[in-house]
Order: sequence, then structure tokens, then C-alpha cells
Amino acid sequence: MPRSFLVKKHINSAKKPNYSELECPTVFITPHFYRGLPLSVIPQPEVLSPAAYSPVTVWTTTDFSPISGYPSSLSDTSSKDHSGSESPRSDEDEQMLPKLTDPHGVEAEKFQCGLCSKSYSTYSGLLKHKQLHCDAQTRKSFSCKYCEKEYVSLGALKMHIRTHTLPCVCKICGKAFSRPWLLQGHIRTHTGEKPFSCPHCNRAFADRSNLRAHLQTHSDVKKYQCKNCSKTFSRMSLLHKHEESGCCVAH
DNA sequence: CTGGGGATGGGGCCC
DNA sequence: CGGGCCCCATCCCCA
Repeated sequence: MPRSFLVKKHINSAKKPNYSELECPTVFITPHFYRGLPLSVIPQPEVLSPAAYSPVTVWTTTDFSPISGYPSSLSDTSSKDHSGSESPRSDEDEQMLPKLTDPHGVEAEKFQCGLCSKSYSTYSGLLKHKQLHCDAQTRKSFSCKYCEKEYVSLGALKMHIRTHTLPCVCKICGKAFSRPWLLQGHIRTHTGEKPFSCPHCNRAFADRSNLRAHLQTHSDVKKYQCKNCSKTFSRMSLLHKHEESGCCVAH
């Protein structure tokens, strides 16, 4: 269950990539991540250079342009639920534009927002309103240049795009990571540092999540239980293995 | 086959 | 808005 509820849609909801295919030491030249992608979307090697520890802003979105334009990429707003609208037209801008070009419109408050029906006496007033309020709420489509994912915020998109650009490179082995703390965790595999200790057996771990998983082994009551035989497991993956191996075969 | 450790990915939250 | 950290999930490997 991906925790990607910020992601609007997954074109390919398949499982994660086979990590064994990612064991490529030549991350600088041919990032393994892109092997299945068209060349045209592969970032330039310089963004993956060892010096490129800092985030590289090679991301793009379908459009971050100011409100002055009404790019087609925002057309997804037209697919939003307009059931509450009395108008047969589905596009907010379509609703607004006739008012903007009304040759007879000289009366005050003639520029109306198609979404919230607020009216403004000037076009700039309406634009400001849309920019600050309505558009900010409806422009929830930030598309990744490298894949099909879309995000509700620019920050979420930038975060995601780092998984493509992999700007954090290990100086020891050259492996690239999307975020500094991922790299830090990886560096521990080189240094042998294990800052997370088990209070029960003093066993140490390099990763907090692995310590957490380990702590389950000390627990009498395991977290994950088979619905059929009530057997419990310390990890969901073990439960899945158990289910796939035949416990639930009769069902 | 099972259980557990190691390693890693990715989105959310907080500052 | 970005960085750091948290948490969850998953895969691989080995005993």
C-alpha cells in the first residue's frame, strides 16, 4: 500500500522496481534508474556528478506560469467536479472569458470568478483573486517530466523529481540517492556505524526502521496476524509470504 | 520454508 | 519553500 496519497494517479501501479536490477556501479554515467526510459528524458550526466550533492533543479512541470496565461495543461481543472454549477459549461475560464470580452460591460462588479462567483470591478482584481485563492485551490496538477505521476503541490513534485535526478552521490562507491539522509544511511554501510541499539539485546543497527523491525522479534505478540490461522508475524512481508505459501490456499 | 537482518525508496510532518 | 527526520514499505540475502 503506497503511502502516496498526494499522488493523484498512478499510471503504472505495479510493484516497485526490482532492486537487483539497480545494482549498477556506474551511476554517474548511466543511472540505472533510466535504463527503461527514453533517452530524451534522461537527465544530463552533469546533474549526477559527484559535485552535485545539492539538489539539482532540473525539474519541470507542465506549467508554473503566471496566471496571465491559461495553459492547456490546466485543463484538468475542467475535469473537476462542477456538479454544483448551474452552468452547462465545464471550464471555469470559459465561464469567465465572455464577461471579460463583454463590449457592453461598463457597470461595476462585472468581472466574476467562475468558481466562487465573486465579482470584481476590474479585470486585475479578478486576476488577483484567482491567483491568490481559487486557482491556488484548483491547480493541483503538477506533473513529473520523467514519469506519469502528478502531485497536488510543487513541493511534492520537486521531492519526487529528486528520485529521478538522484543528486546525492556517495563519494566512496558512486551510488546515487535522491535525498541526503538516504545517502547518510548508505554511508553507514561503508563506515559500519550503527547508532540505533536494541534495549533488549544491545544489538545495534544502522537504520532506525531496521531496529523497529528487530524489536518486533522481542515481542510475544507480533504485529501482523494471519486472518485464517491467527499466526502472527513480526513483519508484513513475512505475513505475505505465509499467506502465499499456502495457509490461505483453501480460500 | 521461515524468520530475521541489511539496505533502500518514498511520502508526510515539522521546523 | 526546503531540509532533516520520521515512518512505513519492500526487496534481497542468508542462516
